[in-house]
Order: sequence, then structure tokens, then C-alpha cells
Amino acid sequence: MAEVTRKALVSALKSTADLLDVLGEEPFRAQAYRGAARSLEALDTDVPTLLASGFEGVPKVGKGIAADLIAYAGGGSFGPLEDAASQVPAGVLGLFRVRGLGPKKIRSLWDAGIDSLEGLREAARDGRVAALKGFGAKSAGTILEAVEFALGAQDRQHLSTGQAVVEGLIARLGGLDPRPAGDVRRGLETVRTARVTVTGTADDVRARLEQVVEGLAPLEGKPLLAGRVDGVPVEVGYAPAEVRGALDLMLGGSTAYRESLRAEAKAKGFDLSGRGLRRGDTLLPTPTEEDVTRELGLPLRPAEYREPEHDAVWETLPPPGELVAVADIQGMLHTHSVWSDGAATLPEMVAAAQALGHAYLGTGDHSRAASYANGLSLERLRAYVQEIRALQGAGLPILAGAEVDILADGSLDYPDEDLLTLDYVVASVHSHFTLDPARQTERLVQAASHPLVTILGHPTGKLLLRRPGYALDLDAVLEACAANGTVVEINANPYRLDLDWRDVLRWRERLTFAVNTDAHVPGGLGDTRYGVAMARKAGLTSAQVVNTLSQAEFLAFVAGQRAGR
DNA sequence: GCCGTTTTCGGCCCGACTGTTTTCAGTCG
Repeated sequence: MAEVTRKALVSALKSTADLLDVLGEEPFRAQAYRGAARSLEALDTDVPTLLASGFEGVPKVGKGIAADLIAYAGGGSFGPLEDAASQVPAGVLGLFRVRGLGPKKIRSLWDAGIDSLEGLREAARDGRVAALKGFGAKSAGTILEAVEFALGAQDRQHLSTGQAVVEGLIARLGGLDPRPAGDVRRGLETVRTARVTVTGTADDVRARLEQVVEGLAPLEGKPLLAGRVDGVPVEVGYAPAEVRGALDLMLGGSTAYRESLRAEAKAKGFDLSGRGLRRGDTLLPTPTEEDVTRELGLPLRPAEYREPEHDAVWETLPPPGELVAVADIQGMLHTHSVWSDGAATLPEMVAAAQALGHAYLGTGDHSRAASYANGLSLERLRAYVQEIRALQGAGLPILAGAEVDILADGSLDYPDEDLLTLDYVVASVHSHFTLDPARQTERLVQAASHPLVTILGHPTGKLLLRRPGYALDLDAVLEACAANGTVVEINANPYRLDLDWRDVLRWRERLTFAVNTDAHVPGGLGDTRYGVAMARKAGLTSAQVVNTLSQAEFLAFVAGQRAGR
């Protein structure tokens, strides 16, 4: 909002690095900005504290970058970015969102006059890309696919971004009973517009938000004010208390759900809109959503269940009060520490987990094949387990797990005798994303069927708004999990949220799940909420989520799982 | 631009894969 976010700082640094890379004259300076961005991203300190300390002690942020960041946070622009951007057409930066394109390729495209996503799509279609030096028919094809993906993603945000904007608005709408609406309220994994509803008038909203929402203006014919915060579209709906229910309902569903409700209302002789529920000229009092559906003679669908995928099943799913909640989560079973690519020590991660109310912390540092992530050699694995045993001896609630790479042939990155020194094993794919689908499926089926694999980590490898998952027969993999009692991860990192809740919904009766944050910093443990939101959309109760068990119960679960194989 | 130091300048992560090459450049995790 008014204060600059850490995300904005990181994004300015990254964009600077990208542009300097495209310009190609100062590769190490580009690397310096990228390093500063990563360092800032991995940090847990809040922005005001960082600014107050002048970024003292932040790795890779030296005097120069610190001074530029402070000027930026003070309301100015980020100097280095402005300089670089003045030398490059505005659309070129967007090309970095295309998978498979790096600075050199982007430079070639720019030199050929291709300087926007739309322009690249056209050039990939009409053969101009394939004809460029260094490109060919095959790369033109993959570029076209990746460009379509990037264009589809460009007007959506991660749930975490939408949530932050909504919370910022709510903090400023005090006295108007503000509530989350839209995609954020329903916990959709990506968000188009950050929506909030209030009890009040347009003037009430304007008075509170004029300073923080860019271009705040009424939306034609609707009880809404719209604008942007940090580039994210926002809408604030307002209504008098008597019709707040209709407003909440209209702003709280997917488009399809809203339209189906309006159609059903119309068929019964009502007119339903964000301005209220009418029968003829009479406005019916509907302070709550329940009041609206009661008048219409319809059941009220919980917000979690308002997507088209729920249409056929929602009435068979548990009511919201019975769904798994953040408070039910007892421990994470996939976290990272300084032993691999995490930022905090094991005791620091345990302390952070306890501060969040978790009963224990399950570790999950990378295995040796993940060399880019400082994965543990066999020797370091032994030292790692030794430290965890020592911490347990000192009374810390910690479990020894590892995130073990699934190699190209489906085998695991450690021999069985080493896996047996751990309390549990998370198996994940971090390489060979482009095997043909049959081999990829076989690879994951084999890993999911391994007698020592407890949990299959981020099963599809997708990154929301960045890349689709690897091509495979997901149902065959989940079938193998079901057959072997292998737990399936719902990765709670807001950039992943993998397994997709739609697949969890389809498989909810046959599988056990783990909501894991995959946290690389203490603050990452807070992502639990996003994973829980996905589990709730899939209708899961705590009985279906293995990390609602206590530490002892979970160990017993692992023993039972292994005995049953 | 940052860092570390044989203190004021030289080096900056790397192995594997892919597509376009014909021996390698570019990208990714």
C-alpha cells in the first residue's frame, strides 16, 4: 500500500538485473542485482526494519544498492531500473516471463524487432522466430506454447498477493465491517481482482481508500469502487446493512455460480443483484447470504465450494465447520534449513514452528543430486541426522526427514540403508521435466511405490502462473500412491499449491494428504494457510491430512505404512 | 555492484539438458 512492499523491492531488483542482462554490457553488475534480489527474498526482516537499518548486514546489498532502495522506498523511483529501462522497449521485460527465453534469446528477438509478448506470439506463428539464427522450428513451437501460457497468466496474481492486498484494504476500512470477497475469499489459487465488501456508502469507502487505491472510481451501474493497488485490480463493494447479504453473495462466487444464482432467482420471479434481492418493486431485507438463499428456497453453498468443479459434488462434501483448519496442523513435514538451501538453522526453524503453534517441525533438506540447492552428500546426510538426534536428545520437537530427489529412472537419490536412518522420506522431482509422458509416469509410479517413501512431494512440478506441470498420467501416479499408502503432498507454497485442489477433490476418498509449506525461511511456515485453503476447497477433514497427527502419532503412521507394504 | 582480502582490485556456482549445431550456446534448477 502506501509503504513499499518487500515484493516491490525484489521485483525492482530483478527487473534491473533482467534489463542489464539483455543490454549485455555489464553481466556481473546484472548478477549483483539478481543476487541482492534473492538475498532480500530469503530474508524474514520486515521492510521498515530494513530501511531503518539501511540494509546493514543484508548479504549482497552493499552501500550502492541500499541507497537506491532507500530512495525508492521514500517514494521515488529505483534509479538503476529507470536507467536500464530507458534503453529498452517497454515490452521486452515481459519476454522474461516466457519459459525457455533468457537474456541472449530475448536480445536476438529484440534485434529482430520483436519486443512484446503479443509480437512474439505473432512472430512464432508466422515463421519469423523459426527463421532467426539460433532458433528453429522446434523452439518456435515451444516458444508459442510458453507465450500463450504467459499471456494467460498476465492478468492474474498468486493467492498470497491477492490476500495481502485484501488485508491491506480491510485494515483501512475500519468501522464498515469489511470482509474479503471474490477469489481471495474462496481461496482460489490465483486471483484476478482483489475484492472486499463493506456496509456503507461510496463516500465512506472513498474517504478511507482515496489515498491508497490508484484511480479509485465507480464501476458503471454497480455498487462498486474499482482501482489498483501495486498494479493489482481491486474492487470494493458497498451496501446498506439490509442488503449486505446480496452483495456478499454476488461478490463472493465464481462468475458461473453468480450467473446460475441470478438465473434461478429470475426463474422464481426475483431479481438478484449486488444492490439487493427484489420481487417486483419490493426490496427484500437480506442482511446475510443465508437470508438471500432462504428467500430463494435454495441451499447456501459454502464459499469454498463455489467453483464449477464443485457443482456436482458440493452437497456431498463436509460443511465448512468440519473441514481441516490452520489450527489443526500440528507440524510441517517438508521444510529446509541451512543444511541445504534454507536460510535458518534447525533450532531457528523449530522455534519459528513453535511460535506458530505447531507441536513439532519435520525437516526435509535436499539430497545430493540437488547440487544447485546445496543438497546433502551421504557424509553430510549423516551429520545432519546426527544433529537432529542431538536436538531431540535436548528435548526439541523435531523429526529427521529429507526431500530426496527422484532420479530420471525413478530410483531415489540415496540408498535404502541411508533412507532408513531418517524418520520419514519426502520424494520429489527436481530434474528431467521433459521426459516423454509414458516414461515420466513410470518414473513417478516407481517412486510412489518405493517401500521407504512416505510422501510424494509437489507431485506435478507446476509453478502457478509460470509453468505447467510435467506431462504425465497423473491418475496413474495417484493410483500408485493409493495402492501403496503413499501420502500425497499439497505443497502450500503460494507459488506451487501442488497437488491442484481439483485433483485432491477427485481423489479425496482414496488418498491421505500432507499440507506442507516447503519453507526455506522461518516466515515460510506461515504459508500453511494457503495449503489449508486448498485442502478445504477439496473438502478434506483433518482425518485426511497426516500432519494433523501429533509427532508420536505420525511416527506410528510411518511405521504402519511401511509394515503394510 | 558486491565481496573479501596477500586492503583496494580481481573474481563473481555449476552440472545437465536441449536444440541447434557440427562442437556449443543458452537456459534451468
